[in-house]
Order: sequence, then C-alpha cells, then structure tokens
Amino acid sequence: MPESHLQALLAFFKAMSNESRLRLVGLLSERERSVQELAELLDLKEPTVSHHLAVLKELGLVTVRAAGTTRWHALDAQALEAMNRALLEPAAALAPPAAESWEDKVLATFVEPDGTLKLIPASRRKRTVILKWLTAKFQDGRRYPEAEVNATIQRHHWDSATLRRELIGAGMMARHDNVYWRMPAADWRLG
Amino acid sequence: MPESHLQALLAFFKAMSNESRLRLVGLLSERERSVQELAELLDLKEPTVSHHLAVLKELGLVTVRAAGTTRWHALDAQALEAMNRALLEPAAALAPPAAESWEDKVLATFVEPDGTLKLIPASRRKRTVILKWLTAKFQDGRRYPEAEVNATIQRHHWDSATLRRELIGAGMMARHDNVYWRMPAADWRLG
DNA sequence: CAAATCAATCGATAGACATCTAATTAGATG
DNA sequence: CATCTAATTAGATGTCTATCGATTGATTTG
Repeated sequence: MPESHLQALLAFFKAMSNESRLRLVGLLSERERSVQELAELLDLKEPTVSHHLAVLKELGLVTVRAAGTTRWHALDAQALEAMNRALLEPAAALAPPAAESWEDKVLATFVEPDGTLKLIPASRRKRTVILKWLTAKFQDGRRYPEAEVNATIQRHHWDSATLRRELIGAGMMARHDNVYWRMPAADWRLG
Repeated sequence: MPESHLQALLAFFKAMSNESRLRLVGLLSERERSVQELAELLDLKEPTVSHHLAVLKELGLVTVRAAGTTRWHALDAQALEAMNRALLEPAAALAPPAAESWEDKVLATFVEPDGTLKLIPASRRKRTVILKWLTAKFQDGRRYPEAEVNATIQRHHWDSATLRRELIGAGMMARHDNVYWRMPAADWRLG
C-alpha cells in the first residue's frame, strides 16, 4: 500500500470519526448553513463548530462563501464522492500512482487545496480546465436559480458574474428564464 | 438521519481512523495472519495488536480461527464490502430502515455479531440460509484447495467437515481433485 | 465613527485512547 | 504434571483532541 494513499485515507477517516463532525456533514449534505445555525442544531458552542469546520475545510470537503458578516458553509459533493470512490477500490490502493496529467497540474496551480480558485487563468486553454472543474460542482439534470449558481461559484471565487458568463460561453451550462442547468459534455465548446 | 445508522457509521470510522488499525486491515486483506506476525510487521508489541484486533472483531470486520496455540486472524471481506456500500448510498442514510426479512432473523438467531456460528440449524430451510451466508465468504471464480476451504469455514464454526459437505450437497460449491469453487446461484439446490 | 453581529483564534481543561510492561490464561508437548 | 509457546487481560502512562470561555477580527448599519 503506497504511503501517501494510506495517509490520505487516514486523514479522511480521522475527519469522519467524530460524532459532531459526522452530524455536521449530514446537516451540510442538505444545504449550506452558517456557523450559528450549526451550533444551534448540534448543541455546541460556535468556537467548537468553527474548529470542526476547519478540519473539514483542510481536507477540501467543505467550502465557504461569505455574505455580509455571515459565512455560509457547504459540502463539496464532488470531493466527498471522490473519497468514497477511493475507498471502494482496494485495487487502486496497490496500484502505482498514475502520472499527473497536464490538467491536474493546471488545477494544482490555480486551485488551493481548500477549493479556493487563486485566480482565473488568462490562457483560454487553462481557463477551460478550470471551467470543467467548476461545472462538476453542479449536479447533472438539476435546475438552478441564478442565486444558487452564484452562491455555488462563490464558494470558489468572488467573481461569480464573470465565471457564470464563461460557463455559458463554453457551453458547459445553459440558461433560460434565469434558470440554469448543466449541459452534457458532448455539447461543450472546447478549443 | 436515523440514529442507529449514524452510530454504525461512526463506529466504522473510529475503527479505521487509527494508523495501526488501517495498516492492519491492509495486511489482513492479503491473507490471514497471527498476532506475532502482525506485531512484527507493524513494529508493535503483541498486546497492542491484540487490542486493535479486538476492536475490529467487535465490528465483525475480522474473524479468528484457532489452530493449536496460534490464532489466525482474517478480514471478513463480506463485512467490509457491506460497510463500503453503506457509505456510498447517502440516500440509504435517510430512508426508513427496511423491514427485517425472515432470512435476516435466521442469521441473527444463529450467528453471533462477531461472525461465529452458534450452531448449525437442524431445520433444512434454516440451514440453507446459513449455507448461503457461508458461501458468500468465498470469492466467485476463485479455486480453493481443501485446506483453505476448511480454514475459511473454521473462522465461523469448528465443524468444517460437516459444513463443507453441506455446501457441496446444496450445490453452492463444487469439487474436483480436492479443489473447490463457488457455483452460480442458479445451480443451487434449494427447498 | 460607534455599535452590533457573526465568526475565528487563543489558551486551558478534561476525557479518550494508543501503547507499553507485567501478570494471567489456554493449548501443546514431553 | 511441568514446561513451553501464543495470546489475552490488567493496569499505568503519555499524547491527542473535543470542548469551552474570553478575546480579537471583520463587516454591516445607525
């Protein structure tokens, strides 16, 4: 078993092995919530909730979006699924690590481990990689009001207006009557 | 989220959130091993390994088979898969618990939580349930020498000779030249 | 700017737990 | 039965961490 994979698994299990954090993940799986709200629901003080959220953010399982003085925390469903997939494939645990693709390198360059987009790449080709990654934050087949699109993007970058337009421009998302949805990959305008 | 499911998940995560135990599961996933051997490989003292094995046994993830003064510990691959499946389906976490089937009740009656078969049911119908459960301990498509068949059965009951014959009789396993293999469910002789 | 709100950080504490040594149990063997 | 081997149990210890109260920081609003 490669050491790095073991450590990643271990970090994930440690994060989920505390009752408060497990409940917290359950609550966030429904919708984004504020620290106050979580403290109330979990019957904990706010500093304690902050602490737990920090642990989950460190792993990239939770992202934040600031609105006024309130900070909305949400589960990154993509990251959670990736963890689960890793658990399910014991073969992967023994296989040699796959070579890092060019796209992985772009992502590593522009995205912080906690999911924050450092800046929007100027190069069209690199921007496309980021847009693909961002598209994956939206569920296939679901309809999103504009406010929710903005909120979702803002978990990763402040400029939701620009990125929203880029997603439409790349054909990755579509809009009608201020309702947005994800497009099948076949329809994306790449290159 | 139903409380019992949360607690089960929590127990699983707690078990896997310790580096020694995680390595231990990795080692047992290859083959069964003794406490001595594990202590050597993990660079721990034997009592420590015993402690960790007790945790995993409590959850039914590990079973034991005694041979002389040595006790061979093995992963219950079936139990581990079941845990993983439970993790993967967040919907299941919210759904009302399914009604317990008659087969579940039979299993609960005759099998200890740690995987030990209390006794072999006298009733043919109940015995079939147990045999199905036992068959699932063998991988599909793999060939087993008789010694390994016995070892596997003995993790659950001392009388491997009787149970081995029953498995053959029920058409769940087949033998040729002292090599055994699992049969497709379509060929089982039920009722 | 002042006051209010929401959250993060700091420092302290109590409880959980991983690990060890020492003692005990259980089985095998002469 | 005495002895040897393998493993578990008991007890002790040090480390980690979940939680809290108090403080500080950031943002909005009067």
